[in-house]
Amino acid sequence: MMGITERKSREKENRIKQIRDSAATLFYKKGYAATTIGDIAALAEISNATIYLYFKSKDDLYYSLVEPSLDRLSKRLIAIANTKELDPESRIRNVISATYDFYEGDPDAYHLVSRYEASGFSKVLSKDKLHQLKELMSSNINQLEIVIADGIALGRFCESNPKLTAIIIWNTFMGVIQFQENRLAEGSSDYRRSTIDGAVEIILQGIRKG
Amino acid sequence: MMGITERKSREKENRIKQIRDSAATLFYKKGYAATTIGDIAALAEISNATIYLYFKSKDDLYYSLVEPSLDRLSKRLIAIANTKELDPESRIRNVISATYDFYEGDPDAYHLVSRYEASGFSKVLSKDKLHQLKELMSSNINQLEIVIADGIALGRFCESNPKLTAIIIWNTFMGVIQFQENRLAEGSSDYRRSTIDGAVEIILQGIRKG
Amino acid sequence: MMGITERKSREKENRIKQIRDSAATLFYKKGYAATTIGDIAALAEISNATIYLYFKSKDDLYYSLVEPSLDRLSKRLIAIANTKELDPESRIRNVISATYDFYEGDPDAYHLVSRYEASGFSKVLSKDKLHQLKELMSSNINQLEIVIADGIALGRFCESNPKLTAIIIWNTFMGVIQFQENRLAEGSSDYRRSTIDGAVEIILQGIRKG
Amino acid sequence: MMGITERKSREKENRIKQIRDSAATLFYKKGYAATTIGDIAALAEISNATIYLYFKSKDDLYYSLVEPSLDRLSKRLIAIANTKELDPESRIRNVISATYDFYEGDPDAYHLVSRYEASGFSKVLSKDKLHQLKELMSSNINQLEIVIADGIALGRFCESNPKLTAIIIWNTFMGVIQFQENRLAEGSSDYRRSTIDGAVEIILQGIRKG
DNA sequence: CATGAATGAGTCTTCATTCAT
DNA sequence: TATGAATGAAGACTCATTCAT
Repeated sequence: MMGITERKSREKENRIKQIRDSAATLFYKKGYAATTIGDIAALAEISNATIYLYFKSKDDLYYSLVEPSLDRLSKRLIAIANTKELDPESRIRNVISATYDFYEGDPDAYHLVSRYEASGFSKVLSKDKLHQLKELMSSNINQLEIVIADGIALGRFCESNPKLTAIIIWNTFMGVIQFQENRLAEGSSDYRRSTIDGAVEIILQGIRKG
Repeated sequence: MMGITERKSREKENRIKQIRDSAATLFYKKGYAATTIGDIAALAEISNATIYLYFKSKDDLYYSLVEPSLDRLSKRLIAIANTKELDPESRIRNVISATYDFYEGDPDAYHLVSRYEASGFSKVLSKDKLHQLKELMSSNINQLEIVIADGIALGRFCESNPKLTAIIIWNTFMGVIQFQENRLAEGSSDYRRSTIDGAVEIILQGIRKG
Repeated sequence: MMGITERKSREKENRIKQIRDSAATLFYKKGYAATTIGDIAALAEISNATIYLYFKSKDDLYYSLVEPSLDRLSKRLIAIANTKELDPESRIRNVISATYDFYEGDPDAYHLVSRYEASGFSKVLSKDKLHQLKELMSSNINQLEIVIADGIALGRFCESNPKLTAIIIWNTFMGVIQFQENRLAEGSSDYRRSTIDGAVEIILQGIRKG
Repeated sequence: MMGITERKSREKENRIKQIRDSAATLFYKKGYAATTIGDIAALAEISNATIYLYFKSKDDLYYSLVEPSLDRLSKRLIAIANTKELDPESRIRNVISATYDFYEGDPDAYHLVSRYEASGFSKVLSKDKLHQLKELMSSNINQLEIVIADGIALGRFCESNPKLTAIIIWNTFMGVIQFQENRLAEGSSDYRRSTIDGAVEIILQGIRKG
């Protein structure tokens, strides 16, 4: 009895996922403006109109992709930052690991997120949505900052501006991914994980006390 | 007497500069696809058609902005990297200084350049132009790499992958700028230069030997 | 029940026909370059964009008009030319009759076809399409040539270059139509068919043996 | 003293001729709509604006080409038609010869003229100019008609509609030129003159009495 | 629920024409 | 006289979005 409603519901979920996956792939590959609703519909193997059954607009679809991805990552990082029982260096490595896992598990989502600030779509989203995204985005860096501040308080890291160090680490991560992806695309082996790890060690070395 | 030709020529230069400035501003603020020729013309206070007097296409205009800026920066960095008589740390600081000067002197150009890898405009430029841009872009990181390798060879820096360190520094620069610009936009004081310097010191600390 | 799909299909066919008819009329009246997509859309009472639902480009629309018309006429003429059991004079008259019927049944298509060589649209169509059209076009004259050659072989027509005679007949046809249409437009009676017939008789007289 | 004015005047004439020649070439090769003022200016090696010193508009330039060419040909044909002392067949051959000479001497002018009716530029010229052109155009056929009527009156040609016969001859001429030009363009030898002559003979044979 | 079809509002680009020099 | 520069108006084509079925 309930089965039909259930199945319908499941199918609906699938349909939505299908759209989002296609959209994420394309937004990442071609950018917001260069991706058309038609492209997304084609990739999802549905009609243009169907997208509008589930999303109010192209805008809305975009936001619906970035927001939960960013949210998911944020929650993970918050959890890690709060494992106060671990030593700060390990927690930093864990933050990086989690971010890398997030990236590996859903590269499109990662790119959407990582790129968000860089893309000029502040013109494209409503003030509200934009603000919300900025909050989430900065939360990630904040978690790093918390761990570093802890490290300084514990005397493990040199005195320094923890926010600055957080920014350095965060941007290094994004930069390395970008760079190594480029090389990967040009046929090189996959050094993404190992380079990330190396970079973190250099920075830890730079802030470690003694 | 010769004045007329001269003035004409100067006016033409001005007109071109006017267009390029408007274009740079808008491409930076809204991205390539979201910027229309009409927007640019309006900002430059000329007609759409006039743009086509000086640039073959929107594409061409875009490229004409990115390429020489990047070229200029590249040349500066190459010069700095080759002042072998200076100690490596100073040379790294000089590279950063030069990049910062470039940024400060022409923020639009900088953003166009810095964003190049992040933007999806591999779909937008011809293979040729794209390749050329990639070359120039990677040259900048290469200069840093050279200095770092020198430092390692001289025993000043720890053994490490110089390319990796270069990437870290480069991305840190871009990240810090981005971050501090956001804060600036939200009303904070201007900590751009000082944060950059702080970040460089952390990294130098991280790679310095002994 | 099945009716819906059927009706939809019919409506779609109609829409396409609507567009083609409007296009044919305008291309004939004003020529390719002077006819705008907007003109066609207006005449068909649809939006510009709708045309692009059914045709890839203005080019494509033009070609889609000329090609099948020419093809249709070609096939008819080939059939007539091959009724070897008929005497050559009758076959020539039949070719002319068929061409006239074609003209009468779809004057726009005829004009598109007849004008093809004269119009400068070799600059407008792709090499491929242009070649195909030239083939079809020359096929028509070839059919006449075949019949004339038969007539010469059978001793009914004077020795002469059959291709030349074919050209004479073909161009006479087109010229007479053009001329009589002009007069018609100026209010004269309709002498198209009768003049055509008269002209053919003169030419037959000119090539007939004995 | 007068020399300067004279030279100026001569230069002006040259300039105008230069423009007209370029225009004629291009209008013929690419058609009215597809030929731009810029094309013409480039070929004439002057600036766009200069054209407007001598011609009110593109339209005007076009007309200024067609009209005098057609006029020139008309006058010649009128003269020939009135050499009543010659026998009709010779006069017909002379008309054809004169038309061929005209064609050979200035192919661009010929094409402009021959194509006039076929081109869709009734939409492009003013009623007045259009009417004038039509008059001139039909005058040419009228001259042929006069000769043919003379031939019939003299008992040399069969009873028939002289206008019809004139049309046949006229269109045959244009058709043969077109056809042989196509072949020429494809690398064949030049059979233009000989084919014309052959065609005329066939037609004369068709209308000759006895 | 799903979609084929339609379109209004743009986008880039071209061109005939004008005008200050 | 000649022209370099500028532009309004238009043209082909695209796309997010709606709606009847």
